[in-house]
Amino acid sequence: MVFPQGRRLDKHFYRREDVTGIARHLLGKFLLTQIDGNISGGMIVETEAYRGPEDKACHAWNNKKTARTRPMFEAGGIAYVYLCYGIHHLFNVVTGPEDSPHAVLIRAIQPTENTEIMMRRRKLNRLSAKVGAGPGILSQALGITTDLSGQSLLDSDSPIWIEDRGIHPEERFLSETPRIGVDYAGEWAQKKWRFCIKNNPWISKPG
DNA sequence: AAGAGGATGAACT
DNA sequence: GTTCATCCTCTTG
Repeated sequence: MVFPQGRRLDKHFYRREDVTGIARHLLGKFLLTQIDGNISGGMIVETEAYRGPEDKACHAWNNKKTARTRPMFEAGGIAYVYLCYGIHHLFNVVTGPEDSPHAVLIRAIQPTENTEIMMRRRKLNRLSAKVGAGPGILSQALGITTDLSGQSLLDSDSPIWIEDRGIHPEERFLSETPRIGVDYAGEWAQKKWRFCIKNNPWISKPG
């Protein structure tokens, strides 16, 4: 399948307050990186919304501002990347206006662009869901590390960005389930803020 | 200065 | 289903 070159999402997309809406609308968009001249990436098929100070599962819960979480408090349209379990680099899109620390975790992509280089980064010799189904492994496939935390997704020379290529999945093809790995967050763990393209084989877990 | 815990993934059985 | 690799960040003292 060949997709036309898309339109890079602009600040108006990211800076709305409605982080769950943004998380939905990111499904079907294309996450791309350009590293050493090589563009690679794929279609976003799974996301999670994290809603600012009131959401106990969010790193910015209670307006906790530290060196790590600082990018979340900036205006939307930048990356928030952090290290999880000492191993995994997890990529989030910061959304909302300045001082409204919402973010969307990208949990899975369907690889489309330069799949060979992503397979190489993942040390795989066949194209499969092991390339991009999971927040840690998609970062590895795309070459995303914490060095990119705070990086703008908007600048025309940015090494990481998200494109609209004209794919807009209908509501009835989307599923809403609880977020993964946030059991500690009490009632907030039950919010159905994980969004997937239904029955998509490239997502990290059924749902 | 030290210790606990974490928005995971892989390799097992 | 289980275990565990691995290390940064934050809190406490």
